[in-house]
Amino acid sequence: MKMTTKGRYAVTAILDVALHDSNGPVNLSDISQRQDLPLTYLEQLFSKLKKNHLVESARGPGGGYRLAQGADQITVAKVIYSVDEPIDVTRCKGKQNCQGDLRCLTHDLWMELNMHISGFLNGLTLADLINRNNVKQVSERQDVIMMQLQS
Amino acid sequence: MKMTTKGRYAVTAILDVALHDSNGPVNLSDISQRQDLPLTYLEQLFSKLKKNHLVESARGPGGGYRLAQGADQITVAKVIYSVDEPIDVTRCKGKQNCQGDLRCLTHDLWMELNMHISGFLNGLTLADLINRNNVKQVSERQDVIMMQLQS
DNA sequence: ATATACTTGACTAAAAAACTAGGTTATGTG
DNA sequence: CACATAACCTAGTTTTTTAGTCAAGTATAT
Repeated sequence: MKMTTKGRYAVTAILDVALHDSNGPVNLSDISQRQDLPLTYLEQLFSKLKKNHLVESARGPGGGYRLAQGADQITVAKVIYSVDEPIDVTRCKGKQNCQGDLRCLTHDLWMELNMHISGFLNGLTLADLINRNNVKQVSERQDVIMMQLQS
Repeated sequence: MKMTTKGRYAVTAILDVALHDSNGPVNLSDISQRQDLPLTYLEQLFSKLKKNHLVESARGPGGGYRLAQGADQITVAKVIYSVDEPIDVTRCKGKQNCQGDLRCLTHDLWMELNMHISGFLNGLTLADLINRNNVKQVSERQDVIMMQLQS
């Protein structure tokens, strides 16, 4: 399956935007510091997130990114799909040509697993995550550390 | 996530054993032909399946592998776990040290996804698969082709 | 003007996955 | 007993993917 650091980073980063964009656009350096992710890598990821209309950007001083849709409209699945190849556990990418030009013995099993995972990730939005206690706690911790670094 | 060809091959191959071991041990060359998987790679996989007591082996002519437990006792999860590292979608392997020595913002999300996938795969046995129509159909097709090749 | 910050695309090092090679050992059969 | 068969074992090698860097831009607020 396609479930890599890239997708994880993207979800973490866009969640960071969702948590902070009430004070205007969030810039990548801040995200990089807060979430401990490489800045240049984030640039790549946000380029894709923007192409997929999940974030919008503002250039220049005070610029950065904000959500292009409501946090309750952006699902975790969309974010992962934006930066990674579609999540897929089959050998044939769903084309049913896993054995010669026919379905292999376990084709349907992997398809089912795909659906299962997608179902879970489709049902989960950034708004859901923001409301979770564990996310709130970690986010507050990170904000405190940022304040200390800047003073 | 750790969901690779290796795990897929292993499930396909052991399912092949489950489907055919009523006529005595199933040898790897046959599996290799029927499922179109590299023989030497299968050897590696079955070595692990045996270590994990999912199959037992018989050497010499007429030898091969058969299930070491009932098909209703062997879950897809067990098979995958046997040949691959544990399925895990977190950055920290569940150790909560994804950011410095603390939990990252999305730690709990990935843990939850882990549970979800494991739950699905734990609830599915080889016996379940054998009873599926799509598996029966593909298996019959494969058997016919094997007969043709041998004649 | 100038500093800030986004944009783009090519490039690379490192790790993991997939697969191969070449043997050794056990065992049923004639 | 010889010999064919098939499991077993240990190292490789090759390929692919991933994660991340670098460099050279462009746009914009102040």
